[in-house]
This record gives sequence, C-alpha cells and structure tokens, in this order.
Amino acid sequence: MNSYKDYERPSVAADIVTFGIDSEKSENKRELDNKMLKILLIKRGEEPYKSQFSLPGGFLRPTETIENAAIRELNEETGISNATLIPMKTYSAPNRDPRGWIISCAFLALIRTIDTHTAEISDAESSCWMTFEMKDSVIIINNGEITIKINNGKAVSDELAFDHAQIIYDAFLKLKDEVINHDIIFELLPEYFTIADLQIPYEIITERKEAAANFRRKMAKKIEETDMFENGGAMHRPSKLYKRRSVKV
Amino acid sequence: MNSYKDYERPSVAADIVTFGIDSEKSENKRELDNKMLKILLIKRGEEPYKSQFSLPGGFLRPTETIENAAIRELNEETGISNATLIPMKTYSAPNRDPRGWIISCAFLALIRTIDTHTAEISDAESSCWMTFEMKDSVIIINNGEITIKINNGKAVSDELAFDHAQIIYDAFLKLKDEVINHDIIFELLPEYFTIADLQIPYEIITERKEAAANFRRKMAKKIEETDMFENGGAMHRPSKLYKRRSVKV
DNA sequence: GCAAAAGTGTTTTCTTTACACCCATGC
DNA sequence: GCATGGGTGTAAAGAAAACACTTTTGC
Repeated sequence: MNSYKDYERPSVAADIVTFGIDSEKSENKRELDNKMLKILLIKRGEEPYKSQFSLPGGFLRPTETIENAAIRELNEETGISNATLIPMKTYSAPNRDPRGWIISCAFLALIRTIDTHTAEISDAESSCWMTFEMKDSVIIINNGEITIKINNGKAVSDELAFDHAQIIYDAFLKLKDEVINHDIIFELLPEYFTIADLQIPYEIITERKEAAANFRRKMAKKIEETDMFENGGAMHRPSKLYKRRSVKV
Repeated sequence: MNSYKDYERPSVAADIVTFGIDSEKSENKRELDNKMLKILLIKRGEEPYKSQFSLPGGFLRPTETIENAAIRELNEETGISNATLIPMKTYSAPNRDPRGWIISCAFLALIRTIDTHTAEISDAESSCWMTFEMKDSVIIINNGEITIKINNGKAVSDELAFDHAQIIYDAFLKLKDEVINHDIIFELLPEYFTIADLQIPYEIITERKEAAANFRRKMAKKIEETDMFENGGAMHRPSKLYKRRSVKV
C-alpha cells in the first residue's frame, strides 16, 4: 500500500450549468408573456477553444469546498450571487481538457429571476443568457447559435468547448428529473407567482403539456393563495398571485 | 487570469458505498427467508483511524476516469467485479482527511447477489458485509457494532473514519430516492426472483409497508412472469419466478 | 388441523386525464 | 363581439390503499 503522496494529482474544477426563466413582454396585451428557459454561457476569450462557448467555472482552492468554488466562480464570472446549487456528477475522462489533467465537478444552478445586468458585471470573458430549447434529441441554444446533438445519450456540439455539451445535456436531464420528482421548479420562480408562471416553465422542462385545470389541481397542495394579484396593470384579467406552501415540520 | 498550473492540486479519491441484499435461511421451512440490507465496509489496518471502519476506495490515476477508479478499487479491496455504479456528490471539506488535501467522489454501488467469499479475496485490509438498518434517525450497522446518528441532516459516528458516516447516510437517501423514482430496486436482484424477493427489499429501503396484493399490482407492469418456480425444494408453496420486463425501444 | 406464505378478488378512495363551460377584459 | 387567458365543474379512467378470502404444504 503506497502513501497518498505517491500519486499524481489532477487539477480540480467546478463547472456550473445555470438555468433561469426569462419573460419577454408580448406586444398584444391580451396574450401571455413569452416565457423561455435560458442558460448562462461564456464566450471564451482565450485558448484553448478561444471564441467558442463554455460553462462558467474555475479551479478549486485548498481552503474551500467544491460547492464554495462553484459559488465563487459563478459570481466572479457572471455576477450571480444567489443561485440554488445542486451537485451533479464529476467528469474525469483523462483527455477531456487539452491543457492537462483536469477533472470537473459539475453543478446545476437555478436562479429565480434573470437579471440581465449580471452578465455585464463579469470579468474578462463575456457571459450571457441564451435561450435553451430541446426538441427531437437536439438542443438548440440562442436559435441555433449553438446546437447540441444527442445520440444514444452522447452529446456533441461544434460550438461548445471541452465536454461541456455533455455536461449541459446531463444537466437538463437532471433538471427535468428533479422537477418531476422533487418540486425543484419553485427554485426557478420568485416568491410570488401566477399559476401560468408555474405551469409554462414546468411544461418546457418536463417536455409535456398539461391541461390548465388539471395542473392547477395537481399543484394545489404545494402552493398557497395570497390576496395579491398580478400587477401588470393592463392585463385583460389579472391573475391571483400564489406562493409556495411553507414546508411542514 | 492565472494559468491552471498556478493552482495547488488536491489528491482525488473515489469512495464506494456498496449495498446488497442478503438472505438467511429460516429454520422453519414454512417461513420466508430473513432478508437483510447489507453494506460493505472495511476495517482499517493502518493510520489514520486505524481499526475503525471505512468505505472501500482509493486514488484516481491519470489514465482512468473516476468511475474506473471506483470499479478498480472496489475490486482490489473487496473482490467485487460486477456492481451497478451510481455517481453521488463530491466531498471536499478542506479538513476532511488528516493526511492532507484529499477530496472524494462518492459512488453508490449495487450488487445482485452477495457472495460471502468476495470479502476474503481482498487485499491487506479486511472487508466485510454488515447488516444495515435505519430506524428513527439512527443507522444501526451489524446490530450496533457501528451506529450513525442523524441530526438535521448531519450524520455522526464514533466508529467510522473520515466523513464516511455522512457519505453512508447520503448514499442511503440516494438509494431510497432512486428506488422510489427510478426502479433501481432491480439492480439489487438476480435475473429471476419471486414477488417477495422484490417486495421485502423494497419495503426495507423505502421504509414503508405495502399490502402484498397492492404491491403485486403496482409492479405488474415492470415484471414478467416466467414458467419457473422457486427451487427451494421443500417450500410450503413454491412461488413463481419473475424477471424484469425488457425495456421498450 | 393449523400456520404461513402465494395468490385472487372486491371495495373505497384519490389522482390523472379529458373536456365543457363561465368570467373578465383588450382589441 | 371575439379572442385570450383566468378560473370552476364534472365525469371517466387509472392508481393506491384496505381488506377479505382461497390455495398449498410443512409442521
């Protein structure tokens, strides 16, 4: 049995797949806002993969946990400071990074409201929120600026650096699974929300439609009515605001 | 922006929480075999934590993935060669290992049949299967040889090395979650099994009882009848053997 | 005969799904 | 007035829970 000191050591990074829901006001006031799932990516300023896209992330330091590294790097690179972090798997193929032996602990990060300014507070490289759609085993980011093709569970993309296409795909599957099984959808919403605010992201992420009346009933146990209404002012019929039902002891 | 080479690097280990179902023949042939959930632990032969218990595991090498490291170490230390591996989170508190900066990627491993010989093929340190029970926020291993107390999600034990008490607790929660949501129970069973072989482990892991008739119906879609019967020979009433329904395209 | 497990059936309840319908308001 | 979304009601189908009952065979 050798001492642990005899072993070579890899660099360890945290990479973060950040999702958020963005709303785009519709021109016709009778229509619902157009909601989209968005992902936060960085355009790389240096080699390797210069000017391709990658996930925010960075190296673990000896005085912090990998969760702290993820939070710190996300903040440094994108300005985000209040995400819900969910650990994913570790990516460790020996040749995954041309710079050398670097393994990456991936995280899923969910934020309640997309602040379009966050992207600008970032350091050197530029981060931005991009629309995320998945249809027929293809992930389409920013209307085709980036595409990821899924084949038999393997994700490939020409526009993404490293193995980040795979990490992003795995992150979306994890998000879907968590939304279906663990009410994680609420981590993507502000404190007060309408039923539509809840339903539309739910449908996008789970990739299935639900009749409004039925969705309402299904969620009834998980949410609480408030006496507030949507303040859009000029809505055709303001909808009631709900909040998440406080967790029981 | 610094180069990645400027950063200190941790040692990276894989630690594996291995669960299996063991059957103990009952003396009375009319009674069901006594089934138990078991966990595979190692009694440490050297410092630190000498003669305490720990999870099998070891260090990642530059030519392998962390999954490979987990498989390799599990085989080297316990003789097991055919487990289902499920990645868990990475444990990285800076002071988690007194030997230095060592982070650990944890895995859940499930095996279909406990081979009591496996433990003996192992190298230096001795591994063994121990009964695992969880009641009232306490995990009892080998009838009290090891206890883990859970308080507010934090797991502590006097008998376990490092942060392995926490890893084991997290692994059991993950197992429970996967059994409830993803049919992972079949990874703990051989190809052919009776309904009781399925139900008893299911109840142990999910920590709830189900009426036999109801459980049967719930599982009907997931399993297929065979024309074989339990070969116990002298059973009071041999039960039919089932297998997992082949996954659809 | 009795105990214990294998297996079937029935009834009740709850959830899911589908769909019809009314309400309020911007165009 | 009508399209669009907010919101309620209702009925059918399916799943979950509770429980009674029959079968088989070792003791």
